[in-house]
Amino acid sequence: MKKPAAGEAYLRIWAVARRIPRGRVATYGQIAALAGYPHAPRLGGYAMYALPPGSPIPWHRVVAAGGRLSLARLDPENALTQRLRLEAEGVTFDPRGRVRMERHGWKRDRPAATPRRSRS
DNA sequence: CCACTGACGAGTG
DNA sequence: GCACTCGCCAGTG
Repeated sequence: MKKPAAGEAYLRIWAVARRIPRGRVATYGQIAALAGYPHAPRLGGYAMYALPPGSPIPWHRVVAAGGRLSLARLDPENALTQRLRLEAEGVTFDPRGRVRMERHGWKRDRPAATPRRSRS
């Protein structure tokens, strides 16, 4: 088999997203990092955007940092589906509509403040 | 090959 | 808390 020219990065990220336990959520940066791209959180979102219809990937378990549903910005209707699915799995939300990562975070290890380059 | 894009993340103002 | 900027990197035209 030829190696899939397009989406090698996607496949890795999708594979990770698929491993998210039911009832828990992971962030885009999280799945990207687990897929081998610790410094490419955008790939997480990009990969989700490129998800083919009917894929077995539980994309609804992937949220933005802080448990926010960034999808709402693009497809509010689809975002509602995401929320309903999560609630159906027992995920709770804050009054503001954010997932309680303290309770449902897949791996809540927070790599203490990304050591970013000084911009000063 | 070059330019632009983007379901992000974190910092600064 | 909101708006803007930079970084990071694969995919697409």
